[in-house]
Amino acid sequence: MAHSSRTTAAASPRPRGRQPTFDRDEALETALELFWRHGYEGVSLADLTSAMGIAAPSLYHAFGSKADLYREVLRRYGSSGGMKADEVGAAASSYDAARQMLERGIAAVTMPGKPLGCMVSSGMLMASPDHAELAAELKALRASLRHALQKRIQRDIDDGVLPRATDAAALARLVTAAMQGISVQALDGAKAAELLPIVAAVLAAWPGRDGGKPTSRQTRPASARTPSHRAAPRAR
Amino acid sequence: MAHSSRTTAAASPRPRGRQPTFDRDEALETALELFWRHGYEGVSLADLTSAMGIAAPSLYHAFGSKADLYREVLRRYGSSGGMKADEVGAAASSYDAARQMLERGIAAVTMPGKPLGCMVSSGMLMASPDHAELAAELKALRASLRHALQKRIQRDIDDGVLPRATDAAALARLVTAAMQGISVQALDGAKAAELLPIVAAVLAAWPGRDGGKPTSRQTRPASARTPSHRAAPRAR
DNA sequence: CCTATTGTTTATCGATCACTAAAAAATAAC
DNA sequence: GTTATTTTTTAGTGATCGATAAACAATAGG
Repeated sequence: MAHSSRTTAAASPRPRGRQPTFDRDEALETALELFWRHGYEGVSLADLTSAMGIAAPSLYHAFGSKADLYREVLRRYGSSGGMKADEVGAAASSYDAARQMLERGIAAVTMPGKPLGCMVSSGMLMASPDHAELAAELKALRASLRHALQKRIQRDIDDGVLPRATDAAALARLVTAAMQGISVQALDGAKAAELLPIVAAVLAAWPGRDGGKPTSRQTRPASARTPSHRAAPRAR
Repeated sequence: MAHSSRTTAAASPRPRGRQPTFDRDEALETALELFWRHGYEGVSLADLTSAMGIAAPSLYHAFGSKADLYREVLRRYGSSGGMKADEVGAAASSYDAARQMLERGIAAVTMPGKPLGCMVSSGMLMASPDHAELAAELKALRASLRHALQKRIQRDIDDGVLPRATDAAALARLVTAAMQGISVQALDGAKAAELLPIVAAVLAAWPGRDGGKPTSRQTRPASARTPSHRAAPRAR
């Protein structure tokens, strides 16, 4: 870690030496766009420096290494529309957490003008052993999101919102797997409107309506009661 | 295409020149293992030749190029447990096609002794522009599987097995997205038993029971009626 | 001014990338 | 044995990989 951190706010009095000629945030945004679109192994340092308009030593001085740059890009990407772990925990219900994760996820992986897919859901799934450490960090990121949802579900179970027999781990896997599949479909060109029915189908599997105790507090959109791919029931 | 093809069967009378010192099938199997585990960009030619125990010119003589080798590996991978497009079309029902795709898919992405995940579902999702052509071929492979399922669903709709209002495209997307998410989860270490509940949840979304006309011909396992993550209904 | 500090430019580094030309080795046909 | 054919071995190709040493430029503090 050789470069100085500028994380402290409150109007720095001005650095000592020469002024940087490039905007660090813009450079990060450029790196984000490249890594997002082509993956870690699909982007070379020459790609990065030429897109940023800087030379290699400047990049290394500012970011440390390609892997460190990717890590910083990942943190920046965290605030790109997708749901974060703490937001999952703060959701009004596990159902809402799942719905938001999927709906906001679809919006995030199909944003016009941005690369398709999700950096986390589809990032570094297969990689050279040389980058195993970075791949493990992404894997941990995916696991943390899944665990956050699982914990939120478990809380609903403990609170009696969901049936005691609910399998929190399985339910969390269902939702995160759906999100990951949605990312792949987006990468393959699916539009948001084509992906939304997936949300309805997944949410329709949510327990609590049949065997659960209370159901009053929950807010279920009509789309979850009657998934768009399913015909309206004639009788029940 | 400089190398001779040995595709014709029926006991070749013996080739003319020097005998190959390595088994072509074994070499392909080795390449499969490497590409499957690390992806196209994660495997170098040095990795391949050293694992195969041959020199680079032998590899190029036998397979043409790295990309061509990958293509041949992909064809070989096709018969690795996962469901193929023609099998989807030949299924007894679209429901069975979906169930088989997911169940056999889970088995395929969690095979002991084999690399985790699915080469097609999780392969080349992000890649360098240099490999865009190969990535497009994989994308087309994913699309063909999805279209095969969509066509099978549409046939059930036309035959009156599924309700007229069924959205075949959305339903096919649901299943293939689930499969792709399952592949990611497997790559992240999920066991088959942890993934099976996803199948039940997806199949539970299958139309035909409520609004569809006939339901007698369909075979629904108990797991689809009561997904394992959902509590058994007390009343209905 | 001088010194210290910071970021730049220039010119690489050795390693690895996918790939190949050329010669040698091994076999079959004759 | 000679020739033709095929595959191997040897020894590389130029390009690109991620990363850096060293010198230069630009700023602030004294």
